Amino acid sequence: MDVKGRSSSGPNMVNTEEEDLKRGPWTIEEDFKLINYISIHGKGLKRTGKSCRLRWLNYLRPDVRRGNITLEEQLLILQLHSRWGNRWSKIAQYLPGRTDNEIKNYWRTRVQKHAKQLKCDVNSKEFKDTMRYLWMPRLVERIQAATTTDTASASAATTSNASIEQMLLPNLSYYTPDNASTAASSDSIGIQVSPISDSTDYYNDVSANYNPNQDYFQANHESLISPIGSYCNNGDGTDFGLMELNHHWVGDGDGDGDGSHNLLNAEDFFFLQHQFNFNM
DNA sequence: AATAGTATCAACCGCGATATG
DNA sequence: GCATATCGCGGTTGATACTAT
Repeated sequence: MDVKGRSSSGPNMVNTEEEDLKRGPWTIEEDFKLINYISIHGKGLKRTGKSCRLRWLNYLRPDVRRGNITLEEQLLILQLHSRWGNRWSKIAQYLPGRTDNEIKNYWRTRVQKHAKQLKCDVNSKEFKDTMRYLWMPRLVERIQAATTTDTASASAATTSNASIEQMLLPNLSYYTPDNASTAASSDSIGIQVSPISDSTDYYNDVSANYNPNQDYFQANHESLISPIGSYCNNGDGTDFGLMELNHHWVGDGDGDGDGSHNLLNAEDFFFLQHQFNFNM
């Protein structure tokens, strides 16, 4: 819900995701209810309404999803952030059960961490290119691989590069908070698995100096890796491809081997390392 | 086993937008 | 039109867990 654009469903009513909230003056009946509640339960928690609300929204709500951010969710976050920037609540609308806080934390602790390790600013063109042309396609490959493995016996032949979009779009249509009639609106999204830049990209809008040359990445096969080798060199003779092999680049640290915490798993790492060396 | 360093995430804070009297 | 209350957002902080030495 966008509070700035609150819609009313009746007099003094505010439409929220879960319910209609009443606003305006308190009635005598409501006063009695409150008095009765306090007399039974006491003043209770000594928490502000704001704190209670936050606790409910971020933790107690029955539909809050917990656990690792999945590959599909990671891809969505990267996609949506590239379009909308730090509009966490808007991004969260497309990840059911995930809170804006959780997505924000994911971005800060995982994505920004990687940018830092690459000696890149998370808002730099270099890092965005790395995400767009490298990590996101790799995430798609991993999602595809996982899906292919899961469904190998049933539908191995149905999964191809061309079907990735189809694989994800049904999910997105579910994720989309707006109904189908708004699918073509400016707020609706279609997952973009192509490494080709989105012309409506948020960053293109806000970065006056960013004049993307999309043909560069299309025409130059090696350019898929070029952003890494050319941009994210930390300048001291080592490059990201050679760094942190025994640290958090490989494995997700939770011991389950799913790599769910990291943008790059071991496979990605050696892929990048190979490509980087190839381009040296 | 103890300590230091790092990662994670829930909670807090301040702000702007909006509703209401 | 103004003052006040409320809401929700995004940035930041602090407690805790985890890992390395």
